[in-house]
Amino acid sequence: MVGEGWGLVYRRVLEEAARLLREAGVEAPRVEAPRNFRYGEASFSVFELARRLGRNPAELARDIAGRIRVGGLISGVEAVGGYINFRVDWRRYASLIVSTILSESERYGSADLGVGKHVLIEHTSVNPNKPLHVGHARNVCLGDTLNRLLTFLGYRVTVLNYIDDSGAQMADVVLGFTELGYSMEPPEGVRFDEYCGDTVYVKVSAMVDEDPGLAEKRRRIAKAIESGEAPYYQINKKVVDRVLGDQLRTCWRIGARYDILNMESDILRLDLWSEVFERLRERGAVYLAEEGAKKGCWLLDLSGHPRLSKEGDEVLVKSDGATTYVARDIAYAAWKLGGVRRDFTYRLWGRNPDGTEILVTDRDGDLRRPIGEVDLSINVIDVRQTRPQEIVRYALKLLGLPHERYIHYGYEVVALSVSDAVKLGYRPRGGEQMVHMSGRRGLYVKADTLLDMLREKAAEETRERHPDWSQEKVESVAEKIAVGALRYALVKPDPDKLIVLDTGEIMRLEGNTGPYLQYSYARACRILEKAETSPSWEVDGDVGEAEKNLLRMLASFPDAVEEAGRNLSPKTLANYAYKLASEFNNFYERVPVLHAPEGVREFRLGVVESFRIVLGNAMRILGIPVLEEM
RNA sequence: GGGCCCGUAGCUCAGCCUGGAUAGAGCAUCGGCCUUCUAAGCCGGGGGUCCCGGGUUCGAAUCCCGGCGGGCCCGCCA
Repeated sequence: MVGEGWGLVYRRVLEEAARLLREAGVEAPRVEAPRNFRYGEASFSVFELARRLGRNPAELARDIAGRIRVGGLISGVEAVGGYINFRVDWRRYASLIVSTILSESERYGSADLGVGKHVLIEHTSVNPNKPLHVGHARNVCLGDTLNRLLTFLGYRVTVLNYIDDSGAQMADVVLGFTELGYSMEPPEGVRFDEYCGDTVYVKVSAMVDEDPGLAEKRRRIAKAIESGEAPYYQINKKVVDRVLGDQLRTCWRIGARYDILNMESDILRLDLWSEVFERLRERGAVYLAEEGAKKGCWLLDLSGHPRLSKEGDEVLVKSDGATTYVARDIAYAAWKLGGVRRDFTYRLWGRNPDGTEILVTDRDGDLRRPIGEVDLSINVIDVRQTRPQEIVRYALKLLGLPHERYIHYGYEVVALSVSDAVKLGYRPRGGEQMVHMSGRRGLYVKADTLLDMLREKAAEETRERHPDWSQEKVESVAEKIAVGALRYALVKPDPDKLIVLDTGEIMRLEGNTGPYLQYSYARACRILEKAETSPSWEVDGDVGEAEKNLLRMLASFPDAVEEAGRNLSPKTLANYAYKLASEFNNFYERVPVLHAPEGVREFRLGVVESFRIVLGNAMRILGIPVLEEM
């Protein structure tokens, strides 16, 4: 559990109320925050107890409340219906909240939940033949937010990005470059990943679909790439390197960072599979089909699985001896959990914007980086991979590995609104509510395109508000607003819910959006900047309702972070941040700070500074850039 | 046919894990607030069979079962 002294001011109120109840004879009382704070700061429901005792709830509540002697932070107790409600001494409570936040500052809300634990997070994992679209951006934002969240909670996090540098989708573009006359140089001003994905991949895919001869050529090229045959292998390598470099520029723009790039070709070359396969055979988890449609294949026995068994056993080794995708994924997953003896060698690929190293697997590399014991391995992959991921997890169980640590973090895809799809050349059939993105068909909105649109919109607004700002300042602020808007929009919805992207709708910069958080932060900064005295936690006079509402939110931040961490739920934190900012804006409208009388002013500055700290901490976890003015 | 997910205000969603006191936001709409710290803001009005039907419970949007509607997945592809 969370340790002592980490800003658990709020929980102290609940604990004190619980102690008072125990002293009044209630065993193990469950004290909670009331839904509505007009009932006080802590509340105990007696219904269950009343039933056990066969007593009238309202009467029992009055009885217990009558036996309670208040003290400490608790200043009042009251029975209302079947509830016992506790009020706090607001002057002490408010002072405690502000002093805690001011002293813990950027660590406020953190906890030792993850100290000594190691987590792998794999995200992004986009085929290196195209630029990132908005669906990929959802993956990046979720993965990177989990990284930031778990890091804040004390976990050691290693971020992986799996690069499928072989396979048919690579063969498509290599075919374009080698046989169909596409130049390796994009037109002036076009990024290589965009050229590769928007032009070469889409056009070649269409041609291959029409021409069986080309399909055959592509198959040969795919084989050539895998076996290292010139010139296909070299050309492919070059394409992968350049596209990957461009893709990571987009990821960095969004605010993500990586530790290790795992190349599919290196996973194959290291042959993790043979080691895992042997172990599966020893354990009787696989068998060779002697007859039927899958004769000659090695199958994973799924008969022991309650759901997967209904769909038949899974092919791991094809009759021609080649492994399937699921087989390779099982081997890779086993590596993540430390279940294989072999390990990769790496070389330095480059550095993240924060200066940390990014390693890439390389059979000729001289770096070793054993992953060691991991407590959790999180794979951010869209929901269409649910079944294969379940199979991988089950295979880990059959291998005797701690499969419960292997988490498929599934999320729904981002689809296009019909009107956006039409703009991209889609012909509507009529009646559909949305259109799925497709790289092959060129039906997608690039992450960078959307960010550029958002930046343009934000720049327009910013110029209007600040005619005196330089072009550079406007651009820099607009870019941060764009990133904030995108990250918030992709992380706030429940991962189980499909996002229908509408470029008209997502351009909104007001209401429940990322820029709302940024704006609230900037407002607080302006007050603090103009203040001529220092913030204080000494309360002078009464604490008003608007202040109480804000202070409550500030006090509950550690709980919000803990809940988000426990449930791997970034959206919990996004919702918290919105409510917090909302309470601040309400406070801002009705509580004067700089114009408040001396003494009162200093405490209110303390509240504003606390807000700035807490919202800043929340925004950093969400990867939403903070702005001191906008 | 089987499996997974979703269904809450006109639209987009939060709340569901861990049942509790009048079901909350944003957008849209109508009305109000800039001579006081940034109006990308704030306040107020209207708007709800929480998909339907059972069950559990003192109490169900929340838990269980069964329907209905929508999305996805079920290849010797990756």
